[in-house]
Amino acid sequence: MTLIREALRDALQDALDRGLEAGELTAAGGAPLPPVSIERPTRVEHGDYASNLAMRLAPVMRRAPMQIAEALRRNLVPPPAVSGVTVAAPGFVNLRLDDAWVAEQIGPILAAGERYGRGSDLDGHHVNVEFVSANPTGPLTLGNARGAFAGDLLSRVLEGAGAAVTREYYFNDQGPQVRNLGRSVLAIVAGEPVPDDGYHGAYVADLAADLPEEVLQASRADDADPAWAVGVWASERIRAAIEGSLARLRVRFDAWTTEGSLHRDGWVSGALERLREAGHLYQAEGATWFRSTAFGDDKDRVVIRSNGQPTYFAADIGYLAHKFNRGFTELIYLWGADHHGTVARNRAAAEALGHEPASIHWLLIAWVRFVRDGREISMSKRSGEFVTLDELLSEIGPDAARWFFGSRATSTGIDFDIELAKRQSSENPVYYVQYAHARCASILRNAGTVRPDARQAGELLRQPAEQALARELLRLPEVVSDSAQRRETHDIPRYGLEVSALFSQFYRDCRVLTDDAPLTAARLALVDATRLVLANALGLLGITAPSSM
RNA sequence: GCGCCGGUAGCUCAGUGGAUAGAGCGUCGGCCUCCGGAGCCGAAGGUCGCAGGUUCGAAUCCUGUCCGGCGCGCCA
Repeated sequence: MTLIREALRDALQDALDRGLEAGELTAAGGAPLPPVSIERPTRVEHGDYASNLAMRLAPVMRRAPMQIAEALRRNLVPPPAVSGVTVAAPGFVNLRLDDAWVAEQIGPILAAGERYGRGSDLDGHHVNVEFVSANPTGPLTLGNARGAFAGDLLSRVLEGAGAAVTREYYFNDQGPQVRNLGRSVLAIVAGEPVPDDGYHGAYVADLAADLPEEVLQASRADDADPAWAVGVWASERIRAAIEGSLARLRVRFDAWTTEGSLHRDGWVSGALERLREAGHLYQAEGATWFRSTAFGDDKDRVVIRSNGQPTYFAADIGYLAHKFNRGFTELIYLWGADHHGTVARNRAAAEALGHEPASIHWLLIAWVRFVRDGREISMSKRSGEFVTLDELLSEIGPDAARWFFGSRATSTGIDFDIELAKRQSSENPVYYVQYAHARCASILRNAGTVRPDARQAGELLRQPAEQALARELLRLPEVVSDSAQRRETHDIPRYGLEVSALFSQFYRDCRVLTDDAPLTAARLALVDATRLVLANALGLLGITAPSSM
């Protein structure tokens, strides 16, 4: 199924071309023409789609928008799906879909099945989406929740638009954090207090209790670095626990990459060598610097410290090379908003390495302020006061949590009151959508041997509620396409609510199971298509679509 | 000081230069003899932080300003 919206756009473009060719429309001085845009009117009486093309053309053509709109309408050859083309002040061209055509789309929707809503905008794209990437020095906290959901939802939507997606988790296994973790565990083993700058959560004591004797021995045998072996063991244990927590969120990763591997496998040194050969590195004050200011950064950045050790940023550069070498056509990073200051240097490095800037996106996930009873909760792992993701899930469940985070744009800071979320979890709008799905399933069950049949839908489904619902079902592919393009997924919950509301109205106004066999079969087809659209929309959010609840 | 992100209904948030700015939750008032009442119908509720500007048209773009968050390391 091609998107009707695109067909209408093409038809309007043709109308414009035809008007120009006939001399009915002329651009003053050959000025460039604006692109044809199609939008959805806010009011139903304005039709199903509208274009502001005439108003955009008015300054270029130096004519009244209404005259241009009339000329467009005269030259428009509307597709069969369109039943009405009207012009409205101050110059809109409004398009109305044909009722029979709308209802006739139920058949193709059902035929597409699980594929309905999926698009081809990103066919052939291989996207790497890196998210969470929390260091394994403690359990995932509420602070990690938003990024985890946002990355997974974005991945699902990109896949819905045709892309192949690799979900990637990057973590640091090199730095002092691992050693610090080891020291904290060792302190508890020795019955001593954990150092002030160590890790204080209850999980550290659990690790100490589980520490195998051989790890402890190996650690004691290493006089130079006694905390290292314990730290490595502990961080691996935590990493496995993180994977388990993510699985409970229904977030799975395809690749886990460590900073250490980037160094060991030569990606960091190789990328730096490429920058050096291209003349982007220089020595100063004993260190090696990358001239990132040549690519728009505020200041140049050190890549090799004066002590010979590469910086964290150097690993970022190696990682860029590593990812592109793996054949990805696009990289997406989901970073906490507190990392926005590092975007410019990474973009500079990508450009210096010769990569197309448009092939990389950094999405900054805005802060979540977690509140309990009006008091903000600290999310610092070292304080030990944080709430873990597992605790959140045990209170409100993955469906409600996914809905909450999936309903908000990633750039918007949000307040999350845990007590409020628990109280509201039973009234979470996600259940409204799931309920509508379950009701559809129930009706289909009650139909017994009567099967959905969309073949006469065009003639039989002409009630306002039937038409409104069927029209909304047609929008799913547009919602998926727009979400993928914007790299924001919060339109999907909104769409799910709208479909559910229209279904409830249909359910109120139109009895499905009646003695009228053809009408029953046609309405069952509409119910089945609604169930399918809700299931597919919920699937894009990673939320279950129950047949009963 | 400079930079980034926010400020829209009581609360939490949508709103891609277009037509009378929306949703969920909350509040108030109605609706259960019928396919699932986790529902339906209605109502109240807005100086879109503020001030200028661009535009036929601004919540949206530009400038300034106020408030909140974050960032400005040879840390990660």
